Amino acid sequence: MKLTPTVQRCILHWGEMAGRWGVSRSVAQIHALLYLAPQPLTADEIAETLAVARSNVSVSIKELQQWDLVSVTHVLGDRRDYFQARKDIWEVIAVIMDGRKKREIDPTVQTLRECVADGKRDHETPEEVKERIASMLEFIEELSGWYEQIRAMPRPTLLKLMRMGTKVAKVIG
Amino acid sequence: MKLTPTVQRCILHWGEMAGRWGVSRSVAQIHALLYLAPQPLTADEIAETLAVARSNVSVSIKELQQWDLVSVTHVLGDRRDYFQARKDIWEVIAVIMDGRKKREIDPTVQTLRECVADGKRDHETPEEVKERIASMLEFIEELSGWYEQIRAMPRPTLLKLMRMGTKVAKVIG
DNA sequence: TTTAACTTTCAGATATTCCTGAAACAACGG
DNA sequence: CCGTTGTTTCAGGAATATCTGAAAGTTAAA
Repeated sequence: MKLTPTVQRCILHWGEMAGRWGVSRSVAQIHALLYLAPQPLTADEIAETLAVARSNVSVSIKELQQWDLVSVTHVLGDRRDYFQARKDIWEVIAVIMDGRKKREIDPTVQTLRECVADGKRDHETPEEVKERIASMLEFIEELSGWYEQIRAMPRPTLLKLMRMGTKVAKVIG
Repeated sequence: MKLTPTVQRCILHWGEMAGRWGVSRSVAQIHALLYLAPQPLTADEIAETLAVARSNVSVSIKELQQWDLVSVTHVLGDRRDYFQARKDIWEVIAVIMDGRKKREIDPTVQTLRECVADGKRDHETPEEVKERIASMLEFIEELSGWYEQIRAMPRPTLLKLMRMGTKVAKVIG
């Protein structure tokens, strides 16, 4: 499949940002391609278009499916898998953010809880330090809880909240 | 400096999460150490405590200073630099989030704007695809703008907002 | 059961990132 | 102005992460 320069640029940029977003370049490029593609693509088309190994496509797509960002469809009389990406950008971002929270925040909360628990039995560590760990845990938990509540809000409500911006301050004042 | 097991565990965990957070292991460990340490430490103490090369400490501390997470103090009659970390966890997290937004979001917004601009001149790319790029840009800009407004809110207001959780829905209904 | 089309696995090659240690550099006291 | 103490730079080595391609696995039609 031939890419237009504009699309190519998007895909390349996605690939460059991949590292910072915690996924490999291939995964990001494939996701960008499927997200932009007007119709579902086969693994072979993807490999050819992006010039990456066929096996790389398999592995990457598997990861994208685990993220629940890509799904499979089929064409009558064709055994090949046709892959398509979630098109609703709101959902895409939400899925990515959930994933990052799960991988980056939750394990830390877990560890900090254990550290705080350890602290009860530990008489070497200065109180001041234990308190610092505890307050860090508390704050992260609070942020984390807020995120979950925001996520649980219906989309129109959240949109309204976002559009209000700092004006909410007046309302909740 | 000898670390208590609880503190050691925190520091090791920080180091493990480092990769996912976009910094090197050393930077994360040094930050954790300075954050928890009751008093400022010299570069030599840090190197010895964490068993990393002295030069590594220099480079890492420089990075932490650029992030504005670590500062220098001095002791009368001692030429050495004593390093200390920001202790206010709220600020620490805010600084980190700002940095990540700057490195992970802003360049993408920039590129997407250019892609959308390119699209005007580009008659190869299907309209559907151009629209998808545009709506992605729009949504990311909206999220990004919201983040900035939230950041601009005074801390007590933000705290109140967080504690309200989904209850804001009723107020802004 | 065989064949052909498709997909996945995985060991090794490649690329990237990170860390070390030696050497250069800077600043101060004597 | 020299020696001491402290800091930084950077080339090369070590550790990770990523990608490839050949081989094995799967499935469905004949």
